[in-house]
Amino acid sequence: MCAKEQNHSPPTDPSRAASGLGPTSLPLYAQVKKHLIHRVLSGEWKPGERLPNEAQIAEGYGLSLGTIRKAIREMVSEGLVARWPGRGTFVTSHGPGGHRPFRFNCVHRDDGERMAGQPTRYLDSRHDRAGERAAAGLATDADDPVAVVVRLRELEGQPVLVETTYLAEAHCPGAHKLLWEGQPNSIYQILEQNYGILVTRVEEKVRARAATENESSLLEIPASAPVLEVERTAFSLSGERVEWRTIVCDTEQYHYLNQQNR
Amino acid sequence: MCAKEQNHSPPTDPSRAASGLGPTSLPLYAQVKKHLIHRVLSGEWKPGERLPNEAQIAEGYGLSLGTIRKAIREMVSEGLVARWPGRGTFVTSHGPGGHRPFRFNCVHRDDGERMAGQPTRYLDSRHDRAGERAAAGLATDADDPVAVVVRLRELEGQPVLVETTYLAEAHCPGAHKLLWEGQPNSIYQILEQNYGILVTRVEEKVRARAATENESSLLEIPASAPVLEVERTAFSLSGERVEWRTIVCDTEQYHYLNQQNR
DNA sequence: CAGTGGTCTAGACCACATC
DNA sequence: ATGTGGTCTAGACCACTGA
Repeated sequence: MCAKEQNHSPPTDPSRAASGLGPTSLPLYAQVKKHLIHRVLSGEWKPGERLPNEAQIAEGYGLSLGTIRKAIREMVSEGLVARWPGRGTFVTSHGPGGHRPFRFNCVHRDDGERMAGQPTRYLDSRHDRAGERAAAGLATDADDPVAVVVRLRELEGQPVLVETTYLAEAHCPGAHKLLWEGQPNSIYQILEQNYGILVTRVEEKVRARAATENESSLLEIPASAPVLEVERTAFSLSGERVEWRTIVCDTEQYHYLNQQNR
Repeated sequence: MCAKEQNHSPPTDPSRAASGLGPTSLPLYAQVKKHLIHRVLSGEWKPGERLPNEAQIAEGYGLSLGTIRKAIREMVSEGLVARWPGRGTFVTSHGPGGHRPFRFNCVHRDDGERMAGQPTRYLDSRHDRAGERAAAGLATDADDPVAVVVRLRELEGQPVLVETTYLAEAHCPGAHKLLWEGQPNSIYQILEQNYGILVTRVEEKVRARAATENESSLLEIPASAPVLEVERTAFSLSGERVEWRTIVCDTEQYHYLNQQNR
């Protein structure tokens, strides 16, 4: 007789431990993972906060430790939580105290220095319609309202990146004003703290093209010089397209770094 | 009394199961992984071949199943082996029957089609000195001998990529001749089959620059048009820099795709 | 010191692939 | 039918963290 009244039971296939059913259903650890993600999304544990320890979670679900460990291990590998032996398991945050801030920034200076956390100059932050490209990236309509934010990122006084970010108003109402007022270094931190949106995955398409007039003046490079353009679509934990941004970069002294081992 | 005579014991900390020692040493699963990698490198199981099943490996090391599973799981996540339930565990291969061939190719057509396995036209394959850039990528000397291979990759009759590959003679003697004669689609397959080198990790630096005269004529684009240049360093399983290549691409209809969730 | 996650064991049953 | 990896359990001990 264990205390099992206020359990958080997995969403599907609730009975199983004793009965031999559940042939077509997900493995238990996957159900637990799904449910834990749901609990993170619901705000039960906010970014930066600690989850209960494994034993407590295991008891809560009436499952074995190993099963819970496997669920959490997958969440770790997906960057959703981070764990430290002796301390606990924490919801990932893009915020100041967060684990691996700016982890999606691939632009590096040729000496290896990464573009992360450097000062950011806000050039514009307005309300607008999405337009064709952003609409395609966000999988919405070209006439849908978005916040458009244009920023210049600098390293040691030199302009390096022009970032133009589109945030769907549907997900982040009023973001253009919030961003203009706060001028934060990390947009994802704002999405976390003000809208409860966790960015956990991005998809980037990289191309080469000639710089526009505006870009060449901002980046202090010759007119029509070749620049790298990164189109990033950011996905929230629940899989929605939350942000589309273009990153334009002169690659005379910088490059886009990608390391693969899978 | 178990049969433990002809065991493959882990390289360090050989006694442990019964004695309580081994405080500063690697976890057992890490030792097993290291040793299994050593056995793959030694050619005990060649690319495409099947490893013994978990129980046999576990018995061989005198360890528990779970420990071996964890070791192999890490090897899977590093792309070194692949496993299928009911079939077994196989050493990864870039060859024709291999698991995820061309998995390092990030260039996609804008409609999503990936550059993988398409016909390749060999333009040159010669013996030469490395030169400064390749030497930096291979971490050797500019005067060291290399095989230089220049290839044009096409999709549906249209030229898409110019690939220039540098292979250190020290690792792959005579490669330029071998490649010219075989003109294979995948260089990594040749490295596997002829030199026993497994490419398991690559590092790519992406830049934008103007096309050279030669490139613009090969790719049938205007002179000095902006092109994407990918510099790839390929690492062998043992961590050596085996190949350095540049991939030059017109990104009018193609892009370099990178998906991240960590 | 108590609490955390990390490692490891020795079993059990299952779905799946192959013959 | 046999063999494979995948899941799951119920314990044990360890190293590390923080108060």
